[in-house]
Amino acid sequence: MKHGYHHGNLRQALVDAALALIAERGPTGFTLSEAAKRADVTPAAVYRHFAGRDDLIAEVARQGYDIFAALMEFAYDDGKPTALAAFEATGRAYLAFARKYPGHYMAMFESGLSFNAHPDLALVAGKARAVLERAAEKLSDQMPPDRRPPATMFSAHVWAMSHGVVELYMRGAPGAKSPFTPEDLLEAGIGIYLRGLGLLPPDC
Amino acid sequence: MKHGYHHGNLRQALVDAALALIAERGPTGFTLSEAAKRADVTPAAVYRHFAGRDDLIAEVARQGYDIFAALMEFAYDDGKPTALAAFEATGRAYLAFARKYPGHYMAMFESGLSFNAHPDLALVAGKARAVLERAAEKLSDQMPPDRRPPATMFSAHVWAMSHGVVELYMRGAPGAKSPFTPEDLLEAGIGIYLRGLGLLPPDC
DNA sequence: TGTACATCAGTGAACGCGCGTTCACTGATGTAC
DNA sequence: TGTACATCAGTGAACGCGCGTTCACTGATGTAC
Repeated sequence: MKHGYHHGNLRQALVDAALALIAERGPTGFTLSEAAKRADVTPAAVYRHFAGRDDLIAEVARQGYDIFAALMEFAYDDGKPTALAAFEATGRAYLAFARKYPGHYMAMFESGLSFNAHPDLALVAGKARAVLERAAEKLSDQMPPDRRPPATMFSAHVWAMSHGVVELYMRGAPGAKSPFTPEDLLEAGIGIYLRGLGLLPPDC
Repeated sequence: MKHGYHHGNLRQALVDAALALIAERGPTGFTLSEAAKRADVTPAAVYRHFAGRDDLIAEVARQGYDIFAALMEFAYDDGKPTALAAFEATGRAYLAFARKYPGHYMAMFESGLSFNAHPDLALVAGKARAVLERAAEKLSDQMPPDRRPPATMFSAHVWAMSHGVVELYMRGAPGAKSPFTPEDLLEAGIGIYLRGLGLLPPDC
């Protein structure tokens, strides 16, 4: 296992260490030095693989967006079996991602790193967003064209509610304790919302 | 203006400096030393008024919850003119608060400070939450009792969507650019949601 | 297979910095007489 | 009104710490002959 002097795959080991640290302490509590320590390596060694602290966080976020986009794509499954069911599946997938990959999630949405400074990040993030908007678009086709809201808008609504549920109810968050699991909360919320769009029967 | 050796109201001046700093750099980018510098005072002077860094942030959050609760109370206006209109007003007030008091908002929801360590904070936060839940409860009375969701649940839905809109669309946030203002986005989202609950006519 | 050598991943010491916190102090303020 | 004194808000120097980053180096690895 020990490769001795050379590590073998230090780059990914550093990313993994960063992930664990970010999940534990948040993106700003993360330090390059401690990530290095966890990978059994001198802080200076990090600079063989990354331009610096920010670059390491950015790589974590980049990998996060990759996983996120893939997960969403998989959950959406090209709109099968129905546009509606597929849309709801992306909602569940969002929460599942936040739960399973907290380090990635925080690096992506809570690290405050600039998309201007990391154009590659903007690219892969856009790809992820595109999946959600495609799902919304397809669902939007089922509504009477005269009164349906723009697909980007209700994609934004669902994303906002999902993110809000993660931040307020999935973390041990301030003052927003709730007797419901985040999963139930989001599922019910999206259900009510879709009913409001006339995509679900008014009873059920 | 200059009181010379004695400051006059250093305690609040420190809170104000902290507010500005937190709004600029986030709660974790905030430092006690710089807050002191902005109040034209030695870092050591802070300890005459606060137990330390955390205590200062907690005070900022506490004042935030006070303002927040008052604003919500005012917007709700005891359910006038109608339970529905009052409920929608609290949604708008939420966003207005986040926009007008970004430092408070971040200290409250993004600083990650523990409610166990600051029981007084939990108290005042609970008071704020209670306003929203009361509004939801009153609205809930208008629904057929057999199929209405618990009031705490749809209060949570609206809170989650509001928070999500703030985090994703009101800050310069990652990958979630949108052609709509946060205000329009939230207003439309809550509207659709309430329609889903049968509280608004299906057209309009 | 064995030797010489280039590559380059990781070392270890050092740097300057700003942080939160402590401490003995000082001097402005306000009160008692 | 004037003087003596207690209070206590703020000073300034110092602390130990961990941070991100740099640098000359070393020694393991892999290739050429």
